[in-house]
Amino acid sequence: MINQALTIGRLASLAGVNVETIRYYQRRDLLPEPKKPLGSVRHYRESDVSRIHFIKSAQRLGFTLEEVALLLKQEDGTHCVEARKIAEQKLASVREKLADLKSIETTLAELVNKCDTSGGSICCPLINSLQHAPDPMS
Amino acid sequence: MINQALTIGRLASLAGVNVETIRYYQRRDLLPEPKKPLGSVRHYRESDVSRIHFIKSAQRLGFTLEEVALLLKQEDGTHCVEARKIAEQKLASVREKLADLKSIETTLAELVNKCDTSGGSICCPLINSLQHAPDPMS
DNA sequence: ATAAGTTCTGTACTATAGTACGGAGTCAAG
DNA sequence: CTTGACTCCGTACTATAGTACAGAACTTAT
Repeated sequence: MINQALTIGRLASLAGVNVETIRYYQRRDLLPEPKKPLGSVRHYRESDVSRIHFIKSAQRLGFTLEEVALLLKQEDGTHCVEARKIAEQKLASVREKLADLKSIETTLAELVNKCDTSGGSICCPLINSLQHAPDPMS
Repeated sequence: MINQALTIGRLASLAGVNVETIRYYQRRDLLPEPKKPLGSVRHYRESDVSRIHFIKSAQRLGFTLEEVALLLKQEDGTHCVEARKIAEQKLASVREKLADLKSIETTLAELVNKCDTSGGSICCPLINSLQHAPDPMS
């Protein structure tokens, strides 16, 4: 090739994922599979790197690949209202998760602190509290 | 039975999980399996309800059952230092998740807002931004 | 030009977290 | 004292998100 073409392997290492993961995303229609020039290998675009990054970010926040697919499907620009709906739903769920995490953070911080100030001698109550504390999530 | 004994089915509905899930947690040593009185059925304690709630809370925050098991294993009270270490690790990871979520929340809120004020006509840029935005997680 | 490294394709396997099911035993209500 | 619901136990199946691998084709470095 003329100049370092973006093959699947290069795309994978640029995006920080496994080659097999890219193929998997293609099977799941999360990533377009470029046409294969007969008797050659596929070439990818820079934007595929961004897309993989986007997928990975969304996943880290607990969104499933199916949800990511929904969002990405709006890409053609003909479903603005739906795209906004999905974004709003995601915002709401992100805010829920934030609230949950904050309450857990408080609980954990308190317990670790209690443990610290007692020199470790009341660590067992730590575990106890975790088990008997009202569920901050339900 | 004398008075509404806590059988596995009742425990399940009290805790809001499937009976099979309880058996599964027992197999994974997340929940003790009470001895079975010969020729009868197992009886559970109130505290098992709390424990299931605890497991479910932890899971909702992205902790795996293996991590939950680690924490619960300290219950005997003889591993205070380890319990504290685990709690501190969890606190750190909770704080990371919090930061990630906050940055995503900002991004999403901005995008939805942009979309709102333009009456939906620039929703496609919403999707575009999501795809080309720097990954807030990496 | 030949060997080593990639890509391609399809299929199979893995881990996590359950869920479902069959058949036998047990309980509780009429 | 029987009938229907629940429990027990083991095994098998499901979904999600990949990973691994075999064998052939293609590319690249020497």
